[in-house]
Amino acid sequence: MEAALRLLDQVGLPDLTMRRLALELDVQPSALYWHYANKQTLLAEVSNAIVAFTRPAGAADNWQQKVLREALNLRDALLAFRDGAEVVSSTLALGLGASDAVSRIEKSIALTDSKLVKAAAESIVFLVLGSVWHEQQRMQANSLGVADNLLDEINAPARNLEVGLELIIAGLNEAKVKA
Amino acid sequence: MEAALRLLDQVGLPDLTMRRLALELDVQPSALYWHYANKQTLLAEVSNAIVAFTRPAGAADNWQQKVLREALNLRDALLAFRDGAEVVSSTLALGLGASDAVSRIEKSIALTDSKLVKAAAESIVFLVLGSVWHEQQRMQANSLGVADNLLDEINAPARNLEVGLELIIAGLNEAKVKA
DNA sequence: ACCTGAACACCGTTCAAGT
DNA sequence: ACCTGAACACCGTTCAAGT
Repeated sequence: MEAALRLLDQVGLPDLTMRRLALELDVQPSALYWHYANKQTLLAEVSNAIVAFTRPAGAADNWQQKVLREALNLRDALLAFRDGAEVVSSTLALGLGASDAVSRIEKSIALTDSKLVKAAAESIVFLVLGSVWHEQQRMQANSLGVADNLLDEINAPARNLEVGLELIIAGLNEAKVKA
Repeated sequence: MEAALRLLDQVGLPDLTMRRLALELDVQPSALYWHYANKQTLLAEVSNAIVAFTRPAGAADNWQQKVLREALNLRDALLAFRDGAEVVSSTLALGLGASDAVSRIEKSIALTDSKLVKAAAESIVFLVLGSVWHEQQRMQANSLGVADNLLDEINAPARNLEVGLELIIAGLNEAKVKA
């Protein structure tokens, strides 16, 4: 798994193949199947490792600020590995892992309506994943010599994400007022 | 492209291969490369077709309601094709299409701050894509005989999505009050 | 303009057999 | 317990050549 995470960061998801990983480990491809049932299972563990890389959000003035920080720390963890967001998105969609990402956000929302909290946490994670996935693809495209667009748009994904997060948090805040 | 969309709905994304598509069209695989530069380009057009399937949201009492309806209509379009959300997610991430989804939502948000509107629309699309992707994988897993869980959880994705959307809309509403 | 034939350089996975 | 060897059943893509 550690070798897989390293290889992912070096060559990207499309080139992270079982055969190439075996080569890296000086082993036959078939040997990997003693340790993992299949590639998806391996990727699920890689995904969990990426999410676990999320740095803890220290103390905050209020839970609204803590939720925002927790989400941005998840963003940083995804950005720390090439194609991190795509790997975690797939794993989460398949229901094979990455659920720690949701539960961390969930815990930081200090409201009592547990269904609301769960839905909000899931929404926040989808938002972060979508934003970073988009951003990582764009980074790669630009590094491959595709003429980068207006300088104005370089930090756009980060700002857009923060706006989206703040909208959700503002919505939660109003729900709190109502209750 | 029409054949590809049909095949996607029949066999799912993992089995939508160029070779299988060629078989369906009674043609050699290489023939497809006269019409499309590569598989991604073809998938981008499939993705656009799925998004174009979104039914128009008629008149509404207010823009808040219209935004909600537009998002749920996008949801329905994605659900209308097997693995629809995954296909559109990838295409959008790669920046190869599906941008109509964002601009439709954008137009339905009747606020003047264009940066805010854009960020909100993008957030809503990420939310819908993440939710439906998750839901479609779960549908497939269940249909493959994986013991389906508590009946309570069957409609959970749909409700969670609506909650998330309402939080964003509530946030937008407050932004409007401030302005 | 559109397609075939043939090839290139790969994939994930299984499974008997080895140590 | 862990790995090799060999195979199975595939992939996406290119490109000369055909009509």
